[in-house]
Amino acid sequence: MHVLDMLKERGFIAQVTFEDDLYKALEREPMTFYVGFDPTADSLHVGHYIPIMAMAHLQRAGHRPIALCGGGTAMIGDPSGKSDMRKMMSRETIGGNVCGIQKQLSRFLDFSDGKAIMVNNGDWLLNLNYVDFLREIGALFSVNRMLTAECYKRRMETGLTFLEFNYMLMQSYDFLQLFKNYGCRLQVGGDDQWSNMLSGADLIRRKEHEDAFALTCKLIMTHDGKKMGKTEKGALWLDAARTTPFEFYQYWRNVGDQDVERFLGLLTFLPMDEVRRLGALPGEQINEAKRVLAFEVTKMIHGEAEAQKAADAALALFAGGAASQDVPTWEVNAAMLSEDNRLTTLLASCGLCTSRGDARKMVQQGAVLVADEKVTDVECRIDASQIGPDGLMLRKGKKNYCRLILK
RNA sequence: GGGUAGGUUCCCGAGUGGCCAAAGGGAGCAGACUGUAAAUCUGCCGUCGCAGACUUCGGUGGUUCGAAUCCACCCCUGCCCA
Repeated sequence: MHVLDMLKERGFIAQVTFEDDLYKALEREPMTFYVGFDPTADSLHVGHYIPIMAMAHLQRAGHRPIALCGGGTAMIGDPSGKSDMRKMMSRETIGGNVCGIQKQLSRFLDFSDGKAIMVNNGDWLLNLNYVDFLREIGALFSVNRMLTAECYKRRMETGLTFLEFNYMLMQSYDFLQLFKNYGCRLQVGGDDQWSNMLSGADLIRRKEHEDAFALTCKLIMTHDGKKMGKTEKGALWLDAARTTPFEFYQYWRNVGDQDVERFLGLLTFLPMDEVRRLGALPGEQINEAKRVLAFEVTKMIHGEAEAQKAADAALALFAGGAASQDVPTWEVNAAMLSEDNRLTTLLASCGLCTSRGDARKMVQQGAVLVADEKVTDVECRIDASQIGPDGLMLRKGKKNYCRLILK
């Protein structure tokens, strides 16, 4: 099966340039392609994961990925899809973020024997000479045409600085550099990057008179068009220190019925027959598909052992009710309890609630359970004797647990 | 640089001297119903909290018993003109 057909079947592809030519080019020989990642934080999040999966599929098909970290473009800030200008990041922050992201990327692709390449566009962008750049690259861009690009449309109303306006040139120049240095002919990215990617492919065609292609992946959305990957704590990160494997697992375990099949295709390597079978499970059985999705994705990001732990913890908490060892814990000692043993205080300090006030409200709303008993008394106190050898399970709502341990 | 419209709590967006911690919507959290789903209904939703207290409405000063609301200056943004 052709890689493009496979990517299509799994639901990756949003837009492609010169589709027929790209088909042939990919058949002819291994192609070098690249995906750019903006170091806006020191960790990747789920949004980045779709292009990463696309990269992995292409690599398995024998093509060579370049993972580009935007250490240079981050100095500008991509205006695509944003309604306001981003906060400018310091050079140090960007540098740190590049390190963090490169470390994560190295886990998802096979970098052995030059099968994949990691680059940072800061290496060539940061020392560009302004006038040289304008003459060599700027002359090939039509402002009139740029302004009609979808990614600038909204900004035409809310404002766009010259700094950000240049982002497209920077990204196009990246593509050109990678073409020259590595023979890279294809750029893959999120659909919000379409304009930037088109102009890069165009630049190569005009300057080098060679074929270059762009392929965008659908952005990860729920079926009703909402953005994915947001949790109460912010984005769903791929870094275990920011989003624990358990939280990560739970996120996928809880996706809507209508999204399961699509996510299985996009986020796992399961054969499509299996994906379709799971997605078609009727009624309550669809939960089986969600378990598979959650396990597979967690495994990919955090490893099989962590995925298993998360799955076990979830099973224990939701199905059996038995206290799991893998739930977050909070240690208290006798001295702390003698000082203040109010339940609201404990809820706030263990992180289940944001403050005592919040804890009071939660108790009042009937959201708090202590050892599976609903607590309605705001003044409830916890005695050391209630905390057994396995601790005392505190629960807020259906899905938030914390095991209190006496030390 | 000139003219003009604006800058309100996570977002959108009302509010134009006291009734404003600030309408409404969205997001989020929680309850009911469920299948750890969706939809629906209900509650919460500045901070801390028993009461109540404290800090917000671009910034700084001012008028006033009292300002998000009035005045001055400044900063920022859109639009039109150069």
